[in-house]
Amino acid sequence: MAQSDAESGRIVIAVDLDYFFAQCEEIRNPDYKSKPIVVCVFSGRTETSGAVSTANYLARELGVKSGIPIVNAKRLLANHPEAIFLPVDHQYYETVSERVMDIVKSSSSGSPFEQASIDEAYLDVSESSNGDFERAARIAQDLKTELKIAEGLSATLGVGPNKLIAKMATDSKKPDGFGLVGAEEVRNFLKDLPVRKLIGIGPRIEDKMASLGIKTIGDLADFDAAVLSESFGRHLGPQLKKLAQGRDDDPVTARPIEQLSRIVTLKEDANTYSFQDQMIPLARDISQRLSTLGFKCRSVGIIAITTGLKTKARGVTLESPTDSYDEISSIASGLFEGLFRSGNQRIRRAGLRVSGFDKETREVGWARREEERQETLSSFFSPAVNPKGSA
DNA sequence: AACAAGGGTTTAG
DNA sequence: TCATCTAAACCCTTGTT
Repeated sequence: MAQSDAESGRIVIAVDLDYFFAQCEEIRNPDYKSKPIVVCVFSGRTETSGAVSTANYLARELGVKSGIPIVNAKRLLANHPEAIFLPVDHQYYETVSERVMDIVKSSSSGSPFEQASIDEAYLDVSESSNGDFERAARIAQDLKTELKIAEGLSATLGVGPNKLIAKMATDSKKPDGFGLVGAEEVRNFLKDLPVRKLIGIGPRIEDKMASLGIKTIGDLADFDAAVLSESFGRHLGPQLKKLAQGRDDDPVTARPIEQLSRIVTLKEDANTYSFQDQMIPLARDISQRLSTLGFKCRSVGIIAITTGLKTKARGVTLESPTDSYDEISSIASGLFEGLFRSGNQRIRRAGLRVSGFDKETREVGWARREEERQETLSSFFSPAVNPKGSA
């Protein structure tokens, strides 16, 4: 890249609501604040089947964390009869999130804003802070206070020269914290952290890194680029090294939605498409979301998780984009039939996915780009350019 | 050569 | 043993232009 973070001098604020779903439950019922709260996704197979979505810090201190089986969480809290297990109420969290995001947006009006998830957002305050980290810190602190006053929610805010560092600054100060890492401090901030703390490195990559002798982010920042490309791919290898150096030019900007999906755990494992009825609400929901967004999709796919928890996917690209429930349903049913015909599959979870969105308003532009692409290609292969052809 | 499409993996929250 | 749901980025392979 032509410009480094230091040269471009950005200042980014990361906003991360603390234990969001569980905190939403606490503000709805303040009695919960003194108890371990576990927000669960019940799959409906048995009384306790499913996983923990989020837990408050009282529960976390007792070992309950995101992703663990609900049964295990119950075991961990067996000696805590005051513990509360609640089903996720996505609707409610969404309404709280909308109000929060409005506050975040207006906290530095005019600044580029990006909602990164239901409970995370970024602000690029380079302009509004006049390039001054002190002023940025004040904007962030004021916002933190306002979220507390207006919504009763605690959040952790981070200030940094880019999204990566701002985000990692919050990670180091959770919950109810504030972190600031200036451009000159980035190297020291990162260098001794375990490589697993770098955003984008999960357990798999951590293992591979360990086998290369990479333990800290500093190790990764100095590691041989060619070996990294070889081990992690031509895109990911260089990307990870760059992130380890604290360099991130990803802009703070609204992201277009690229795909929509819904998946459910089946009432019983299936080896035929006998669960059609369970796909109806999913197709209805997806079709409805498409039309709400004004989107039509060019790709329709199915996702299946086998009893061995392997993912299987099948999909097709359509001649003309659709948002129709009937069309999505019938394509999905054909894909499921094909999946079961292709081999003996025992499926635990099944779902639908759509992608390849063309907003109607963008269809003309897309068609024109498509034409241009074809012209470019045909000229590439034309006799004048093709050495063999011109011979 | 560049890109699209299909299917799988990894990560995150 | 038990293992949710949504979405993005990336990987690899194969086919098309």
